[in-house]
Amino acid sequence: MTLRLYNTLTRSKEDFAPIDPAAVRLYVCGPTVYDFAHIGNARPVIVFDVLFRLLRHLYGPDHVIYARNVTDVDDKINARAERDFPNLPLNEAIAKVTETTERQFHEDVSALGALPPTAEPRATEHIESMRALIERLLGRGVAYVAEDHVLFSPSAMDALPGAPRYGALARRSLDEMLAGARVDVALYKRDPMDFVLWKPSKPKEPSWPSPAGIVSPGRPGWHLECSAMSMARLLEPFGGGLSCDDPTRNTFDIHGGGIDLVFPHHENEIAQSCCAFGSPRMANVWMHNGFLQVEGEKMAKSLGNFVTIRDLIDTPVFGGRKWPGEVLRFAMLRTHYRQPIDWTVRSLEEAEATLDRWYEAVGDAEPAHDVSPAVLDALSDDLNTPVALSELHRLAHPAVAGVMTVGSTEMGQKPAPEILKGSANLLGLLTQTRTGWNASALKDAAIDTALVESLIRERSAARAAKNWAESDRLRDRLTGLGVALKDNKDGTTTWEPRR
RNA sequence: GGCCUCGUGGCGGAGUGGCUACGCAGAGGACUGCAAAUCCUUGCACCCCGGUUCGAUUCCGGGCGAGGCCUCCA
Repeated sequence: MTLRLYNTLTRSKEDFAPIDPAAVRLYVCGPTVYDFAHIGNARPVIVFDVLFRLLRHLYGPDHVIYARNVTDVDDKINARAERDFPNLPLNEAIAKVTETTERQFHEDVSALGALPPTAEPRATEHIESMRALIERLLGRGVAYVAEDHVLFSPSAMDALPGAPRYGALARRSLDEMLAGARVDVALYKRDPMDFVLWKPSKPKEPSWPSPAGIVSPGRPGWHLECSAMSMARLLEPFGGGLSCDDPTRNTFDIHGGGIDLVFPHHENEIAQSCCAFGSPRMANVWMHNGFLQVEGEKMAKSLGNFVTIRDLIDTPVFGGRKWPGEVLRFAMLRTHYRQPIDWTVRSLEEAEATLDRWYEAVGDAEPAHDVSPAVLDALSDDLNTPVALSELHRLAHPAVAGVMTVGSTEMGQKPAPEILKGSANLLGLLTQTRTGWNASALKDAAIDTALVESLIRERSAARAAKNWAESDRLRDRLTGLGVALKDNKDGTTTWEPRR
């Protein structure tokens, strides 16, 4: 079975062939840690977590390297630190902001069921690499120093033999970009399209020794951080990097992020990395997730529909209630990752109802190692999660609940609940037991178990006496407590929290 | 203004040059003291106009509509 992925570079689905199947390398742009992550930020986290899980399944869990950076050097962080901690020295205030926000981010994405990446480089840990990259770019004549800034020159890049054309990813020419430019151009730029690799810091701001040619200390530009961190984590450990002249060692497999990052961020990453290494490609495959809207509108603080992951999980602000992280993940995967998604209460309700049914079907089964071939096929077709979910629906159906054949006959037969669970696990779903899933609903609803069970006993007695009025009254009372009853065929009554 | 995506049944959402997506909701039935849950059955679609084709929702062109980027926003 071949994995096919849509490559933004070629605007088409391609067969994926890793550079080294024993070390498949994936880089995804992570958060800038200055505030709670919003639900739009959760989309790439979940989408590329599914890709990570799929790659681990296909190539082996020890053969996939997934780096997701933490941007902890950024003007927005500085502004936040000054605002929130005006009485602290700026460096301490910044540390507070970045450490707190990073911890919150990890809590949030963990609640979404995302596996930890194999590497989470912080920008502050890789300043040396950034400075080294800048000096290489200066040496190649594609960057220049102006008023204590270092700027990258796309037009110089286009004159550099072997480098890709600037704009190839975004499919835009320099002329088109100039025609569309609406920004004021800083005076120190030679050309409007030039972008910052390094800039001077004001006295109290975080700063590091600048590249050769600049006396005052400074800090890196955002685009450069990703080039440096991908180099440090995905190239250097595998024989690539600045000391390596072999362009083929300076390409990794997959680079992901939100579609809004295509230009300028990813275009600039490519420019920096390819010019520094003399390689034709920074990454072989570029993957971009689509945008998210909330109830049909663009999410914006000004529209009052800005919703963070933390809001959804911990406070009753969206639809008037809290939502389990797994419901958020399910709702996210109902739409193909490249399509725009509309984030609605109704979608979350449907996701939760489906999970209820599926947990009912899997019970407390252990996941099988084998997964449904149809699920694997769907995911292997450019992460077609909607089709994978439809196959999970089929597996959850009682008609297939007995035993089923997995793939070829030699793989044998497995109980469907185990296959359902194992297959759903590939999407990061059904990762708890039914007991655990129901317990979380119980906790949210604060149900008094002892009271519920005593009421059920009373009702059973009333039913035995054919006192239907009393029986129905008790059922209504239990419903009011958030309990759903089931009168089973064998005469017993069981209950579950009513979500 | 430039560049780029997208437009499927009541809703969500895949996919395809001719053949059932799937889920939710709706309708009918089974089960039930009545329900709930569950199961069975079932109606409903491919923005508009041209073109290519034996045949287009699927390909091409135009129109209309929605969204994204061009502002270190996933």
